[in-house]
Amino acid sequence: MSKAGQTRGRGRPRKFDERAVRQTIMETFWQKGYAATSLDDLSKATGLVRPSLYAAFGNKEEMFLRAMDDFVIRVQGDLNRQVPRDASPEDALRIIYTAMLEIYSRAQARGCLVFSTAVAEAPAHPEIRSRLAQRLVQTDTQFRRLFDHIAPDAPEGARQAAAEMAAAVLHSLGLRVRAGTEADDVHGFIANAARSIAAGLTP
Amino acid sequence: MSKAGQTRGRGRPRKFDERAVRQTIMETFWQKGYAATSLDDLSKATGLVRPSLYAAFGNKEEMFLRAMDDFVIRVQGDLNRQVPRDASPEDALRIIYTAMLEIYSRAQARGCLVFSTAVAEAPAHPEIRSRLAQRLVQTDTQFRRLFDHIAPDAPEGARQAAAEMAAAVLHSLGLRVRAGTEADDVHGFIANAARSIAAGLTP
DNA sequence: TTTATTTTATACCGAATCGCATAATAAAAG
DNA sequence: CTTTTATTATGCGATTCGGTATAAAATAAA
Repeated sequence: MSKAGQTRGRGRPRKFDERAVRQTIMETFWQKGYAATSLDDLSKATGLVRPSLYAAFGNKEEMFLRAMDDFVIRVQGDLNRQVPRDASPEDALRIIYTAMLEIYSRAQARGCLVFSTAVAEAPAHPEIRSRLAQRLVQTDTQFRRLFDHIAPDAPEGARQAAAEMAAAVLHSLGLRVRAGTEADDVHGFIANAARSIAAGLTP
Repeated sequence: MSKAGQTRGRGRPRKFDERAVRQTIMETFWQKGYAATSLDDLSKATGLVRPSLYAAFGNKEEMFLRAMDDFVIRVQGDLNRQVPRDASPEDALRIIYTAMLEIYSRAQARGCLVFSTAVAEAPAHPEIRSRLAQRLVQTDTQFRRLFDHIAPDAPEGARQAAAEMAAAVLHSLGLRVRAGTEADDVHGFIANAARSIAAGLTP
């Protein structure tokens, strides 16, 4: 606890940047999914030898759970940077979906790590399933708060329904991107969805 | 080609019912996903020894592609049996979603084999990715045809947008079920979605 | 019966799997 | 320097992976 922050520790110093390695682990899982990613894949991708990975991040499942967290943090960061506080519902949704499309489409169109790879492991891995479920309610809640803020005159039921629909569109967006849907079709989907959901808030 | 149909073939007769084995293969993949399912898992589940599986259904990827087809066929069968030709948009959607929820929730809440397990393999397996993409456009198209039929007075853009939204809700439904979302919450989601989408068709 | 054909069963292949035990290495603390 | 602590490197170990070669078994056709 001395000096606070960059505690250099006592033993041999690490040769790697933990943040960069976590990023690489996340990207690898994002691309191949949990089950199809081997520790050797992670070792090759990060340059760390397997025991180092294990010592620093625990076993495969713990690495994946961390990757889910890192993915969410990165998405939230990108979103907070782009979404204005005072847009119309339709504009806000279009901005959010466009930002998410940009993330989902990066490097090989991997879609969403949480909604499109973690979901496959849900039945066999309770921890992953629980994190996924938690993320689903968070997404609903975040859209609900957004609509509470920018469409406060809409009835409560309409705001809740719109929030769930907005989340559903996000789930579908990740799926469509990972399936390789044409960019034009995806943009059309986004535009239609933003308009439809916004219409339900301001009739 | 003699007698048509039950050609008994020439060599040693099979000990297994091909349809039942395909069903079991599909259920196993549905539960564990593609990558996490081993040929030994399939062998144990079906009672067939590995070389028999290989001779009858090809390699692992071919088995999974067949499972995707079998899953879709089963879903379409269940839906065609339940969806009336002359319901209102809201009723039709509620019936469809309720039927899909029943399928998705069967045996351990596995959600959708296509949208929730195949999607994870999309980047690494072009054939799976292509089948997934094909399934996505089919779903959009089927909802579009439904709305063309039961809401012919809605503008074309509204019917198309509603179809894409209806598909998105289906994607989200599978996700939520596989994540273990409470039954009451899922029912609320279905009711809200059916009402919202229908509202966009009859303003 | 003999031959042809198909399915089953056994056993094996090399490669890959996750995880860890052990030892060498590098720095700080005493 | 010596001791402590932490990280890296090597390598194994038991298992599992997808796939197949080979032989035994079971039936139809000739």
